[in-house]
Amino acid sequence: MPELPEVETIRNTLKRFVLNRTIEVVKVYWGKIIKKPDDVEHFKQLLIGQTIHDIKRKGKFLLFELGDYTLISHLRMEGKYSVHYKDEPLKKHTHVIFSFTTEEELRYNDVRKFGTMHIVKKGEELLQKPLIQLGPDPFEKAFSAEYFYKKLKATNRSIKSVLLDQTIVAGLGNIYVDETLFKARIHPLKKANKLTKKEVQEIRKQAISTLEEAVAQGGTTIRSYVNSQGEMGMFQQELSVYGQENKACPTCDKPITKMKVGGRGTHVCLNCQKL
DNA sequence: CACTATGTTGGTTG
DNA sequence: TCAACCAACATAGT
Repeated sequence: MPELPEVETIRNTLKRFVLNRTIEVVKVYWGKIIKKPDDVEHFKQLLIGQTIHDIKRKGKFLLFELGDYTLISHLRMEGKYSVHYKDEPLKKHTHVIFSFTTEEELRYNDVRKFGTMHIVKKGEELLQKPLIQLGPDPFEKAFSAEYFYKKLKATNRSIKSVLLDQTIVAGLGNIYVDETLFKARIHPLKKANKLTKKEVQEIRKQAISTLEEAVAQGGTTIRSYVNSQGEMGMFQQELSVYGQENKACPTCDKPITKMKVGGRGTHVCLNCQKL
């Protein structure tokens, strides 16, 4: 489900309901979501008594900053957070509950159970899994034109697979890669090290502006994504190619083609994006 | 009913 | 080094 704009929207909508809440009870109904510590009881015990001081984001990861630890959460395809009164009935796929000292609790819901949670000591987030190999967030200074060009020069993989690689830049997924490459007029199978400096700069610029616009629209709802208040995103109205197979290209009116790149469904205007 | 696809990523294989 | 494939899991569409 969520890429950077959706995770950022979840962060923003969630913050006002969980900041300064203290965890009193933790329930885990699907233990495989908990990756660290490996013992689920230990996971619960570390969280009890901890207060949520802030929620940050890096790429597609949410970072719940607690007093002594950071809870690092990845939503993968279908993960969702929402806050409920404790007496509200659980939804079908609620797998983890963080119950506060107030009347409310934070619930993690995940139809496909792919999501992950790690607890790490505060200050050691970047030194270990799951963030250690993560590249810069596109909104960070570290994602500079020079950095990006250097990384692309160093590989002859297709540009689409490189943009999906979270160790290069963290936050783009299938929707925003297709949209970015369309706006930059680059074919997804183009080899990264064959791109000119100008083309690389254009890809970087379009990636950042597409993500910014999607954040402003509250993310993209194609199938099931909603923010932590159950609201849909609006960016799906702005999509040029993703999910637009056989529809007219907004630039040239030729039909959008769907193909397979790196095993992922890939949407492209073959007239505007030449190989 | 069978088969495919899905906003992710980690591991294996060749 | 990299592409291809599979795995995790549930659901919707053809």
